[in-house]
Amino acid sequence: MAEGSERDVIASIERGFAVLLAFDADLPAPSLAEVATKTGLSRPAVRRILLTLQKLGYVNASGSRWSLTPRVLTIGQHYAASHAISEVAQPHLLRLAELTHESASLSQLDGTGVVYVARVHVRRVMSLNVDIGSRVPVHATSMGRVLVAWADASVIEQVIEDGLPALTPTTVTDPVAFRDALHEVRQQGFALVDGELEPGFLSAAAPVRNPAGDVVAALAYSTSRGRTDVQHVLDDVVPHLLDVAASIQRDLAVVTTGRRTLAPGARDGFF
Amino acid sequence: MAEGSERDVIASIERGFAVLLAFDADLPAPSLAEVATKTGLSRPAVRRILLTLQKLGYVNASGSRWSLTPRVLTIGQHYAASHAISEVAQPHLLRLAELTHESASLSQLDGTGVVYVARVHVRRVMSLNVDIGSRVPVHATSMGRVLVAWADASVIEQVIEDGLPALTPTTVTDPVAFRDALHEVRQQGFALVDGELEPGFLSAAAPVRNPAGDVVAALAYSTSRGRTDVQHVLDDVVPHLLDVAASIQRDLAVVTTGRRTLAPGARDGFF
DNA sequence: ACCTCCTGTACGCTGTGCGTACTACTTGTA
DNA sequence: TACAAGTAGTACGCACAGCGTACAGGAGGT
Repeated sequence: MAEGSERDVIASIERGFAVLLAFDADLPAPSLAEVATKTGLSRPAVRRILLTLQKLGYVNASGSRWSLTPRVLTIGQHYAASHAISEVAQPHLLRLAELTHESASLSQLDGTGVVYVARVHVRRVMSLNVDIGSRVPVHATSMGRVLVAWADASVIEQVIEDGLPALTPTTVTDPVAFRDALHEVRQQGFALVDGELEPGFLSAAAPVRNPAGDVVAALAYSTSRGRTDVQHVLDDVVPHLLDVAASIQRDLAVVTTGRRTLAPGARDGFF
Repeated sequence: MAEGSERDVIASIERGFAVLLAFDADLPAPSLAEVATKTGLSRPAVRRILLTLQKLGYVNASGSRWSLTPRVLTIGQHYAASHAISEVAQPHLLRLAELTHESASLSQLDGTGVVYVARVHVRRVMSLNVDIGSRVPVHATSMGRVLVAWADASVIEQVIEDGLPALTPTTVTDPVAFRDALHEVRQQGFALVDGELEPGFLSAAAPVRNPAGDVVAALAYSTSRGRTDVQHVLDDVVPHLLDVAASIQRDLAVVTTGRRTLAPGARDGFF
C-alpha cells in the first residue's frame, strides 16, 4: 500500500533539497558553479533552484557567493510544533540534568540514524557539537542501541547492512556481537555504551514508549570517563534515567490521548 | 542584477515546501486531503509531493495520516555547519548566562523576523517555547530592535509596513515612536525592551558585528520583571552584555578572516 | 441499503523546466 | 596587452515531467 511508483516522485523537489543540502561545512558559501558540480546538476538548473530558494528565503546571494539564511533553522520548528514529545520532555530533561549534573538528551530514530530532538547541556562536554537536529551513528551510541533494540527487525538488518564502522578501538563492529548487545539492552531495559563513539565518552539511555508500547524515543545521560565511572552510572544514574523516562512516557500519554493542546495561551499574542 | 524573472522560479519546489510547512501545530498529522485543502493544491499533486518527501525521509505515513520525521530537524544543521557564528558564540553565551544567572541567546535577522540561532537557557522562563529556530516578532523584542536599528533603511520600512501589532498594552505600535526607539538604540549601543512582547518579560540586547562592521547578530539577555528590575539590568547586566558581544565579535573575526576550520578532528570519526 | 468521507490510479494534454549554446564580465598570467 | 580560465547570465526550442480531470475501490457512519 502507498508504495508510490517512480512516476509519483517529483524530481524537481529532490533537486531542490539536493541544492539546499549542498551547503555544508565543506562548502559554506559556494558559487553557483560549485553547487552545480557538487550536486551534478547543470548550471542553469542550479541557478533556477537557487533563485527559487532565494524567493522562499532559505538562501541569499552576496556577490557571486550563496549562503543559507537563518530561516532554514525555522523548518525544524514545524517538527517541534507537530510533535508533542520534545516539548513534553523538556522539563524532565532539566530534572535529569539536575539530578545527575550531566547533560541529558532525547533522541529519535530517523531511518538508520539517530537525531537529537531535545537536549539540556550542563557544560560543554566534548568537541562534538551535539545540538537539536544533530545526527549520530546508531550503532555506537546508547541512544541508538535503545532505539534499534526495540525497532522492527528490518531496521536492525538495515543498520548492520549499512556497516558498523569502528569509531574507536572498542566500538562493537561485529554483527553477531552487535545483536548480542541489542539483546542485552532488551534484557536489562537500558543501554550503556562506554567509549565506542569517542574515547572517554560514556553514556546511558533508556527507552520512552508511546501508549501503544512502541519505543518512540530514547532518553540519554552522557558524561566523560574522566568525571565518573561505569559503576557509578549503573548504581546511581540508571535508576534516575529509568524514572525520568517513565515520567516522560506518562506525560506523553496524557498529551497524545487527551486533548492535543499545548498551552493554548502560549501561542496567542506571540506569533 | 541577479533579479531572476518569474520564468526562473521552479513552481514544484515552492509546492514542495508549501506541503512540508503545512505540518503545523494546527495540523500535526494531517490526511492527504487535509494537506490539499490547506495548501490549495490538488489531491494528486499533494500525493506526489508527499511521496517525494517520504522518499527523502522528511515525512512518513502511518495509515492515512502523514507526519514529519525527525529528519526535518537535521536541515537546520546545515546552517550551523556553514555559519561559524552559532558555534563560536556558544561558550560566550554560557559565560553570559553564568554572569547574569539568566538565559542568553543569539539571534539573526531573517527578512523582517528574528530567528534564534544559539541559546543557553538557565531555567524555564516562560510559556514561550524559545529554542533554536524559533521566530519572534522584530518590533517588540530587544534583539529585533538591535538587528533592525543597524539594518538597511529598506528593512526598517518593511518592518513598519508589516505592521507593529500591540502584543501587550505597552508595545510600541506607533511608527514614529518605533523610529525614535531605533534611534535611541543606535545612540546608546544596545536595546532594552520591557514588557512589550509579553507582560513582565524584560530583555536587553547588544549588536555583534562582522569584520566589515555590519551588525550580523544580536546577543540578548532575558529575564522576568519578577526577578529583577530595569535599573539593575542597566547597571549590572548591560556592561556584561556589551563585553560578551565584543568577545563574540573578536572570535568571529578570527574565524572568518583566518582559516575556516572548525576543530578539524571533531568531524573525523563522527559522521 | 445508502451516502460521504477517504486514498489510489489512469491518462492525455499542457507548459514547465530542462540542457545546449552562446554572450558578457572578471581575474590572473604570459 | 592579449589571451586563457574562471565566473554568471540569457535565449530558445524540445521533451517529457507533472499537472488535473475523472474514475475506481474502501472504510465508516447513519
